[in-house]
Amino acid sequence: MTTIYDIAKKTGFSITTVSRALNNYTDVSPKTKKLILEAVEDMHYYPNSVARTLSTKKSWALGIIFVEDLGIGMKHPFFNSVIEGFKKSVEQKGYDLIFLNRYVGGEKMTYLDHALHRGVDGIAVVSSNYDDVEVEKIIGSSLPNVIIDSHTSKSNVVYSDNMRGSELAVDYLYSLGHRNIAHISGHSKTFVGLERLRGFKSAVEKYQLHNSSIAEGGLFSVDGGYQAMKTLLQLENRPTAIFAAGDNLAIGAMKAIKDAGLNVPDDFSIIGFDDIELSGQISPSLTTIKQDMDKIGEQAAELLLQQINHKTDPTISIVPVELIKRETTKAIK
Amino acid sequence: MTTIYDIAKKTGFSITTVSRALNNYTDVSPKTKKLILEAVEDMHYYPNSVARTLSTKKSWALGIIFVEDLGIGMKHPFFNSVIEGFKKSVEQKGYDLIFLNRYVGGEKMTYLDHALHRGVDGIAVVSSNYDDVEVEKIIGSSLPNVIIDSHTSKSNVVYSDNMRGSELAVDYLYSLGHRNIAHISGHSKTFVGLERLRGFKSAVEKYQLHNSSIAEGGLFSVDGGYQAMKTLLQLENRPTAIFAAGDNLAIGAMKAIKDAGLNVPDDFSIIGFDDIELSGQISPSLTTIKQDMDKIGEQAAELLLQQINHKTDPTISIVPVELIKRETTKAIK
DNA sequence: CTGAAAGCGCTTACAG
DNA sequence: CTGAAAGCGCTTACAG
Repeated sequence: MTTIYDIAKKTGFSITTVSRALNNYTDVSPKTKKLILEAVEDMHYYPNSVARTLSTKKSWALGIIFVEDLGIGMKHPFFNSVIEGFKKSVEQKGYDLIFLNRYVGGEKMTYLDHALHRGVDGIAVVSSNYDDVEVEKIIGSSLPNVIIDSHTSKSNVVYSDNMRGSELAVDYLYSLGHRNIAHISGHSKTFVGLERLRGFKSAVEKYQLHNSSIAEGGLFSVDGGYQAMKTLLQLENRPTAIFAAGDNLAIGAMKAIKDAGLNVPDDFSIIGFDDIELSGQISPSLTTIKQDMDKIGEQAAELLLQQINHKTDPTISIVPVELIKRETTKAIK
Repeated sequence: MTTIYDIAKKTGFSITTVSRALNNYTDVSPKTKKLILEAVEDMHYYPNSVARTLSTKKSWALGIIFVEDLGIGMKHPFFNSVIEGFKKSVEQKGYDLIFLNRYVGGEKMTYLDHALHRGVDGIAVVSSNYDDVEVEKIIGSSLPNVIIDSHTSKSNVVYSDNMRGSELAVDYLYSLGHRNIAHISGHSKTFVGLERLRGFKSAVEKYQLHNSSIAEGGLFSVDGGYQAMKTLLQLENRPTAIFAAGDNLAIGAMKAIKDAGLNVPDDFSIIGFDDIELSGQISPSLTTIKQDMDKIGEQAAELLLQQINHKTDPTISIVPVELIKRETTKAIK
């Protein structure tokens, strides 16, 4: 590895001057700078970021944490898309992304301790879990952070307009003539599950739909939706439409309906929540509330970098959602 | 931030002794060690990994690189699952994962330069691209590395048994009575696309299926499969079965068949390659060649860590595939 | 069993 | 415009 000393030796300047030239200080003569930059090029030198970090206290690395105690897992397309958006945004500003976990060298530490140990400049937390001790610690720390898909007034948060999403779904079903609308809810320990449920209840209230029932769908899995739908199918007063808190739940419900020998959208209209890639590709394609994952990632990046650079106050960013009409919804006579 | 000096001051020992106690050196008296560890606990001290890295030349960080010039993108479920498996394996050994890109602080550098700059201990490259200058540089470097989904004899490589997968697919279709089998191939610039095509050709040769045709499916997208299938549908001598080089391609093909008013599996049997989550959930569910993504990730981790620790010779790890029989395949009379 | 000192590769006051 | 020196927070010969 070539170091700053090699460049100094080759050019005859001190490492101080080399460092200055490299960091675009103005008080280096153009001639000197040119010489140094040429040597840097020749010797294929890149400053060691570890040494730089040690002396500047700035790592140009951001930590990303998945709190997945509930076991939803990072394989869910939502998370990946959000991360992708986040990554793109921060890379542009020169930051690298580092996955933080709870184990370092075989020893268990908290996510926060790990972040501190690694010296990241900030943390993005993806936490579906409503109240988590680990996340509380991060929020309460002085390390800049942003929380995605959960809520707190003490830090930066980014999530979809879940309430509005539920409202859009019920509005649409109502406009199609449905009066008995059921909800397959997300896990009650998740922030988004609760919010979507709350939105559903408020919409149902608005239209005075006293028949509406709710089935617990659990952790946003296909199987959870399947089971919930089986419960709904046994109801005496069956719904004609189902709004599920996630696309996976909706897909599971569709399967249950099919297995019962019934049809979507003839017997049941269905709306999901997410708009994962799959939803447009299945048959019938799924009407759903689209979350703008890229935007969520970008927003998270923006809030986090803002805090890192200007120490702004905690900011809440609620990202708009959109109703995507497809084939699983149908007007009833 | 509390440092090793704080612990030294509090306990009255030198930083040398504190460091020794922390790193489990044997030549520290049990009593001293206990005192120091207590202080560490009390003061909530965690060693600064940046400083440690600077003095030991070991970062306990691994770089991960996506070469996605072709634009397949990291959102493809295959990559995410592989990364997940890789991540789990290396975390257990105390390594963190850091995403490497080509931009650092706004300036463009190669992936290798970035890795060197960051001081990672090794690199995992996910590269569908067959020959890539950047990847060549990494392979040719002295930094330990492993290449996933591409081939070279000069470094560690891990990929599925693509040839065997194609063979399994054709064998099965043949056993169902199909004699006119088409292949929707992956992009000819991708290693896996070429391998699966090669496997297909060899199987077709084995059974002397002179009718078999091939349609280019491009970059493993649903739309690519759709377009390829449209071509196949126009053939005078239509195939009765299609083996697609990816599940997305197969799903696209299914859509094209449906749009043409035809049916799977009645009019066409279809087999994909991947076994992405979606494949089991669509209707009809997709018969496919399952890749063991977790295993690929684990193998990559193992080879990389081996090279880091013992400087082993370049190793090729070919991960077995498996035929998953589902609803898109059917015997013909 | 313990400590003083040098060194890892940078940056940044301070001095000239 | 340039350089000598100190410092970032650790680890590791070397000495005792």
